[in-house]
Amino acid sequence: MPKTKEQCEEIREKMKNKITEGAINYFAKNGYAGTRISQLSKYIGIGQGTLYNYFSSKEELFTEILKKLELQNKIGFENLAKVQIDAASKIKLISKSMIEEIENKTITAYSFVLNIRMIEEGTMDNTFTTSYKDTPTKMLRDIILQGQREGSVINGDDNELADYYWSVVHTLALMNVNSKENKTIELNWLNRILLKDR
Amino acid sequence: MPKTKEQCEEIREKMKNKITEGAINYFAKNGYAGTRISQLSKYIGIGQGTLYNYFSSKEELFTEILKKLELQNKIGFENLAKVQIDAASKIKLISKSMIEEIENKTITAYSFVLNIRMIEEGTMDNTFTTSYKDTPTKMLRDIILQGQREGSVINGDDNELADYYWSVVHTLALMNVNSKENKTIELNWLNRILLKDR
Amino acid sequence: MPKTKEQCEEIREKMKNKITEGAINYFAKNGYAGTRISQLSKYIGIGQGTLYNYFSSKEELFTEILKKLELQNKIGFENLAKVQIDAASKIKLISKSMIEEIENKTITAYSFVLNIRMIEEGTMDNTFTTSYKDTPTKMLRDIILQGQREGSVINGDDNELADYYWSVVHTLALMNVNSKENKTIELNWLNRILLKDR
Amino acid sequence: MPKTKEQCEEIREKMKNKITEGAINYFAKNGYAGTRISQLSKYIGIGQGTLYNYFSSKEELFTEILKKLELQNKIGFENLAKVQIDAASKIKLISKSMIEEIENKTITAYSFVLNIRMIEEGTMDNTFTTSYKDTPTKMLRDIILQGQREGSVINGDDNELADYYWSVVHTLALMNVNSKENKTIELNWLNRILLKDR
DNA sequence: CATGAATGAGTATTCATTCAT
DNA sequence: TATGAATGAATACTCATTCAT
Repeated sequence: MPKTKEQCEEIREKMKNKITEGAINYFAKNGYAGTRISQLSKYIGIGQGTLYNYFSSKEELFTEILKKLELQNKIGFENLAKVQIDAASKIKLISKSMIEEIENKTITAYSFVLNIRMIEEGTMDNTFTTSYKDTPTKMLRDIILQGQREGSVINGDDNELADYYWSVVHTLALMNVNSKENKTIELNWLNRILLKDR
Repeated sequence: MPKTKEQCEEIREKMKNKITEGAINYFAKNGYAGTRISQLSKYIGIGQGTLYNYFSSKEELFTEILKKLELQNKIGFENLAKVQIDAASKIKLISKSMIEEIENKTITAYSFVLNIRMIEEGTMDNTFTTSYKDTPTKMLRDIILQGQREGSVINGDDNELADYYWSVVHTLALMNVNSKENKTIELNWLNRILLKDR
Repeated sequence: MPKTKEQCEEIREKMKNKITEGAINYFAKNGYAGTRISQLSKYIGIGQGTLYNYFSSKEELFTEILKKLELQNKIGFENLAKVQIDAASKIKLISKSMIEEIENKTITAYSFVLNIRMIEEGTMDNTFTTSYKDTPTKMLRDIILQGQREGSVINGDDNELADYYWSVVHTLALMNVNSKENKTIELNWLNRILLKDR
Repeated sequence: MPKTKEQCEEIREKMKNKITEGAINYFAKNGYAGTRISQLSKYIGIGQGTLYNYFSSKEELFTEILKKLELQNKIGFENLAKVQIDAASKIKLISKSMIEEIENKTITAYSFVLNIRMIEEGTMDNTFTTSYKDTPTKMLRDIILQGQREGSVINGDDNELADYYWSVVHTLALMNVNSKENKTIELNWLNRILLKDR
């Protein structure tokens, strides 16, 4: 009895997710150049060939991952942007959320690390890198401007400040995700990147 | 006219430096796994074989580079440690110096980037990584403790704060060294990582 | 309503034929080494697994095809051998029939192409190749000898002449079967391979 | 002491020829799909990597070979075209030359076989196939027309006759090059493809 | 010493075959 | 029985290292 089309679709979808999630972790840990397909597939728990049933090459897999992460980020941040509170609270909310992601080594944390890697691996066309950073940066810029009006955020170009903040978050992710110890990051430190004391 | 031993030594030394400097840049840009010996030697402007007259393997070259950078760092910071001024001034001095290095994309800036890469590429035995970070971190810890006594530095574990500060410096290096635009980093932002407002 | 044994047999037989016929075309077009099971099964319009319900391996499928074609050829030619007419007429009959097969791209035409491929792909044990060529060659040899006695066929070793004739037929098949344009082959040209002018 | 540029060029030229010649034989024997790079390089007597220092892929190697053969053919035939003799003599000259090539299994003979393979392997863009056949076919067409005026060549479309003649030559090459026995091909048989008896 | 061509162990990718549904 | 997803052995290709010149 042949499998129905729906069953096949479902199986494929499931496997694709399994691969993507495993690959995000693995790439984040080892980088693009440092990732061996043989190791990656063992890590995911599938045969090497299986991987190629879903992605035509190592590079395509990597690219798809970045696309997926970008999408996730977009969705996560759009919700936050709508809330109607003062900038300082928003920043505290974001920082808290970021630290949680990092400490729990969620997929978002891995995505930060991957993002750093993208900056480094200049070879790959970084269309995704930039677009990837777009949503969070834009959103944060607006909050920074709001905060500067409200007097809670330090002076400086909103764009550069936003970049700076995200850089720090990304690095924190990098430092934690790849180390075995679980460093605690003090929420206050991260807040102070943007917020004035008191 | 056979060359004297000294001349030979000098020539060797010169070539070795040429290789090392080129390799620092290249490794910083491409990481260890992402660096191909063929590309690297072309980048330096020598034959592949030549490289192996000076270093017995890719890994040895990398290791030597890290040693060299560590040494440089040690020397730079030891001098600073002896100065007899208040912690806030020391921190401002360090921050200023770091930003200069980064903006001028000096070898030190590259060393920061390389250091991040070391953290990522967990494969390599990180004896050097840790020892490399040692001197600056230790020195900064002392300054932080001094600053906390003096009331100029924010509260928190000295070790973690030092780590945090260096993380940010490293990130700034990463963001600048590998990008074509020359972002200006505001000195004040970096100081605020450790120093209280006012 | 369970199917009767006969019905089952019939269904199996039908599917087996479907596979064999498709495979003859596909192998003729792409050769043994150039044929991918995945492509072949898509071409036939079945699942990959289905193929393995009928043939235990790619090689077995290929072998079965050769057997089948040999059989067909044998039958076709045995009838011709019995007819009681002069050699020239027989040759003209054969040539006409061959050209028809080729121009209509029948299964026999494909079998010619497959046969050429067999000669090329020296890897496979050629028990079948030789036995496959046997019947037509033997039959033609007899006709050639008859024709040489009758004065209608050119001089030369009967074996080699027969080989030569079949070679030409095979090539004509190759040239036509795999090209989109439909070249007309002049009957006279083929006859002249063996027959003297007038 | 570095090698001079000329030495390098020479070495590379030599090796490229070695590879190309070996590959022509091997591809002719085994076809494109049937050729394993590992086997081919062993057959040539070089490392696998060496091959990739000269050709970027299996396909490029194959393509380059076809180009090379086309060139050779062009040169060989252009000379013949200029001779001022009757068509029958020209055809006899060509046939004699072809049979010699085939019996001695020269590179030209292999090129015929490769050409057949090209026709078969329809996947590959056959720009070369057609251009490859061009020169000989054109030249022969002129001779055929001349011969038909002179009354020595059989009737029929010059283009199709030329194609037919080359088909037979190609087949003869195929039959001989890949078999161990050295079949003798009677010159007369080949001449009769085009020439009337007497 | 400097070079870059040659090498083969290692890595990415393909494909005949298996197997759960 | 039919299916196509999963597999890993086989294959194409890469790259650190060697070595003749």
